[in-house]
Amino acid sequence: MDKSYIPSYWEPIIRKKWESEKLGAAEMRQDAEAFTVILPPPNANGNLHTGHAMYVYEDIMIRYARQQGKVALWLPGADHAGFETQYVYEKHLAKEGKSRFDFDRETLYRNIEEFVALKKGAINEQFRAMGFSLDWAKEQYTLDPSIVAVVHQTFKKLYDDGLIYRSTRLVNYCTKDGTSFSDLEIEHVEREDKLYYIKYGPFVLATTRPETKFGDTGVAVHPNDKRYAQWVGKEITFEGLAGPVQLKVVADTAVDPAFGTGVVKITPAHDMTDWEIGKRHNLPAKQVIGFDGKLTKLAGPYAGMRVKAAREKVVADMQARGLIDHIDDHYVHTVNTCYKCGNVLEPLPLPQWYISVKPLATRAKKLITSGEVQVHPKRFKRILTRILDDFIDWNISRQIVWGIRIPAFQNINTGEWCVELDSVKQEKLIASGMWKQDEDTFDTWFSSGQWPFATLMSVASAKYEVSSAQLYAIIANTNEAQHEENNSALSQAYKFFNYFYPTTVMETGYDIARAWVARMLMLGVYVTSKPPFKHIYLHGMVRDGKGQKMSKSKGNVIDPLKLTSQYGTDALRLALIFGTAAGADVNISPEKVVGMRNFVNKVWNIGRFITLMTEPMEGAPLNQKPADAHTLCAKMRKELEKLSQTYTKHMDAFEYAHALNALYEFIWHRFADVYIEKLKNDARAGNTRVQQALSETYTTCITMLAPFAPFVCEAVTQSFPSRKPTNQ
RNA sequence: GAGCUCGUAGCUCAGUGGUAGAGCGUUCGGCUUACAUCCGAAAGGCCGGGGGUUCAAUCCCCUCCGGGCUCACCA
Repeated sequence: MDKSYIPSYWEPIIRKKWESEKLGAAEMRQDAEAFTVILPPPNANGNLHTGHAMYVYEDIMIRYARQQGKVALWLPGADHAGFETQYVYEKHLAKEGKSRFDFDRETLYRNIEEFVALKKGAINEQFRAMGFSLDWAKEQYTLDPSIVAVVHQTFKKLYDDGLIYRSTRLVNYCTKDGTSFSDLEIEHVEREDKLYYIKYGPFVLATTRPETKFGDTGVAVHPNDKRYAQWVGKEITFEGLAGPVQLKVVADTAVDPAFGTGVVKITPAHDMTDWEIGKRHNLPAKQVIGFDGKLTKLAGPYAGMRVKAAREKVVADMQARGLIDHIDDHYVHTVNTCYKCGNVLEPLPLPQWYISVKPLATRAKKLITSGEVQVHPKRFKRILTRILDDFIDWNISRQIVWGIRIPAFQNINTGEWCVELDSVKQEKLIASGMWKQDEDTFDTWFSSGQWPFATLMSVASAKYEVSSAQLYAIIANTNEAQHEENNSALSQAYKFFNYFYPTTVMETGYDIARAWVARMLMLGVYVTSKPPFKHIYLHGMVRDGKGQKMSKSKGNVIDPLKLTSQYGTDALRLALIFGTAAGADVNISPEKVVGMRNFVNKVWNIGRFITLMTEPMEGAPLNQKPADAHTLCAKMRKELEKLSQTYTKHMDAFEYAHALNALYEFIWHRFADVYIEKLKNDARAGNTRVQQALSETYTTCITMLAPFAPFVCEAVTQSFPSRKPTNQ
């Protein structure tokens, strides 16, 4: 045995061993309880970053469950990450001087598919390097046909239940990326703009967007505002930049009389509030900004200009005519921007598919409040219930090609919609020339929101060779009695599904509690009538050694693989857990990893001593009285027993940092520093009772440490042929 | 504007209603046949300010100051 633990030597050997013995493979066993964790699927096009390393929590859970004799399934997968990936691909296209408009839909899709295929799987290698004991044979991908089938079924079910509706309303649309977003994907950015006080017929009113005036169909004031009471209900007419303007004056409580002059121009087609006000007062919506970000024909002389240029021109022209009262140059407000490209999002009227979230959210919330789904750490319980309370209807349409196309068809003549999943019937619809499939794809979160049950349905249907759609039908209309006695492949698959579902723990970062966890709860309980998971464990964000967010521009990004190649995977794994509070952000610095590397080495060297102590030694040192040694051994065993209880208590309560802390303290500062030091001479001198006590204590420690630092524990085990493996 | 969260040793952070802890760093002494990626010892904190509850508060409550995060349709 080497004097120090050499990760670069051991890790490849151990990884190979785990792979050949299929460590992660989980098969249904009726005599054992299942412990299921679904890996949050990384972007198929992505690379491992330090955030992914936090999934080490899941590996710890899984390895611990495995030690307890449970059937521990950790199911890997990848997400096609619709918009994210198409965005990256378009940037790649731009480098070649091309754009998405150079291709038809099918070609573009195929190209992106190939683009992703090049990278897909890279991250799996990196997960393996982290020692993650996933069940690789069961890996799923959001675009696998069996998953797509499930996603389609859910859309249909929602549609049939009246929970999907199509509605034209203002969506936040990125004219650069050419798609709308859900409310959760919007980035609110505070910035300073100009607030223009413009003369508008008899009024002066404040606006940040004079260029939208061509879409104005009304003017609003507060109902109690005496200054303008005489105007309410009347029509005003005046000469505008693009011809005569006729506007209705309405009274609406949405107007803040204290803001500006207390008068607001109403542009229903380009402002969320105005859209609502317009609906209340029957004001028509006139779209003056197109989906290309340019003004439409309705803008008269300004048609074809981009928003920003149009604004400048309009202001200049108004100034020339004396229509600008004054300008506030330092008006601070928030604008909605595209979270990806930073472009200001344009509220535009567009028909989209929406999910009526309320009934789903209400059910999901009950899971949390009733405690049927446990949230760790506790403070996230309130956060999740609030999230579910505040959910608004979810726009699931995206105007991109990279994703699951929405299986909805529209009659060209009547405008009527239908949802059809059967491919033969779909073809018939198309062939009739009367129906056209919606061009849009689903929001990525619509598919990943179904991940826990979709993956397990897919795995079960593949294993028993039934269609996932068939299995879906049974699960979605649960009728357990009917399938219990039956031995058909379908009911086998159904049993398999129910063995692993509901999954045990959903472990992920708190940053996606809203976008992902809440939606999984909603869709999971809606489809399966069961919660998708029994526990939610949310971990914090990984930051650099000073607590700063890692970013390329700051140059403080820490590549986890660099750390592992330098200090060993175990060291990184431990560094992510050690001395952290559950759910709190973790600062990772090379210094911390070094400290853990040293601990790993200590563990190795204790092992070395345990092997060497039985070898005869020349000039054996004096030993103490056997009785004293045995008293010490008894004391050590007692302490170990106490540690074992503490450890178990913490592990079962998801308090991994506490469990590790107790282990660290005992292994290093009690076992090594006190007991081995005091007993080493006796062991060396051949006291077999002492040797046995030390050896047993060590084995127990290694077993407890194995979920956290599996590599060194395995290495040490292999270097002791007599000791039982610890990673089963 | 609202919510959440943090403020503890030089740095990064754990922690508990009852005399303060870890890792790294620092100082001193040790190349002791498991380990110098080590061992032994030490220095270093009115646990952000103020008030309250309590026999007792770093921990509970209020308030202020200072960070961070998230949410929010004020034109």
